[in-house]
Amino acid sequence: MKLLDIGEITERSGVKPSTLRYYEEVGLIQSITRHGLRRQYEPQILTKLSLITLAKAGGFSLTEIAGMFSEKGQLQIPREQIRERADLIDEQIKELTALRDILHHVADCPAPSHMECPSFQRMLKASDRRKPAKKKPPTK
Amino acid sequence: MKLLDIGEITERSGVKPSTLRYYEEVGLIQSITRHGLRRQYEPQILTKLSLITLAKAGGFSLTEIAGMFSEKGQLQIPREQIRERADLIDEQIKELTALRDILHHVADCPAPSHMECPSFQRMLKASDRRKPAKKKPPTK
DNA sequence: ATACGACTTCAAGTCAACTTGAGGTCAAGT
DNA sequence: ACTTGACCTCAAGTTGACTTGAAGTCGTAT
Repeated sequence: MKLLDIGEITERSGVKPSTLRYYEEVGLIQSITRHGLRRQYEPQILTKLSLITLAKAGGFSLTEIAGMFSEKGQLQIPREQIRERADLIDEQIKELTALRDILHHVADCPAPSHMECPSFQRMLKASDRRKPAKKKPPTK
Repeated sequence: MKLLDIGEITERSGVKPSTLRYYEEVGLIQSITRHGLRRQYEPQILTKLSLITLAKAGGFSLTEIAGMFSEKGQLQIPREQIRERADLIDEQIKELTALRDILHHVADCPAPSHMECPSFQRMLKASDRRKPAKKKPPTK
């Protein structure tokens, strides 16, 4: 199976050499051998990089992403964790959807002051329900 | 109209005092006055903080968020920009959806090696179409 | 044989977004 | 009058994810 050198990986994945080296340094990917000094990669690394890029776009940290791969480089997460992550992403999708809807509203609503527009307020409130606990009970 | 002091803002918004001070430092929010040393805020700041929190969750930088507010603290973005932002968010939602679907697949597909599973590959390819341009045309 | 260009290492730098710590101030309760 | 607790300032530190720069090494084309 033919190997690809770092330049080719960069070209085909859009990930810079410096970034690839950094990913290797932190143990996220490995180069399989060297040609002279040049790192050589197995073609599968491209799949892995797609996955990494995608997960980053989803707001996962490199550490979290690293945790999604087993030693052999396979995706290997206990099912339970996968569900958790999927739920997290759903959460995020909802937030983004709320934000988008708010923007649309702002674009279309001719009210001079959105801050006081009731439907604007309503949308914001709806997005607030995932907040840290408030301490004050309605005491008194 | 009664003012809220920083502790109350923290309690009701979930945003830490240090963060509020930081936001003020970078010009994202303002405290309206002081009670002794204590910052006092107008209640509307809570709406603004909701919006900030939401936008942050949407991956916007503080600088970008600051750009969404006019001097008076109102949301004020040219319609064209709003559409752009909304499209950006849609983009992100698509990415997240792809990621979630991949995770679901991984959770359900009993194949030993996802990396080679064709439907896994297909999903990844689908998420790749937003990549930087490749230089190599099929020359030769 | 040599020059070229694409890589290499390693340390240091950068950026955003906060957080922490030391030392200080203030108003309200006892 | 004094203590307390919640705030204050300001500088420095932290984290994550890279990037940059200087100095060096190779394989390949000429």
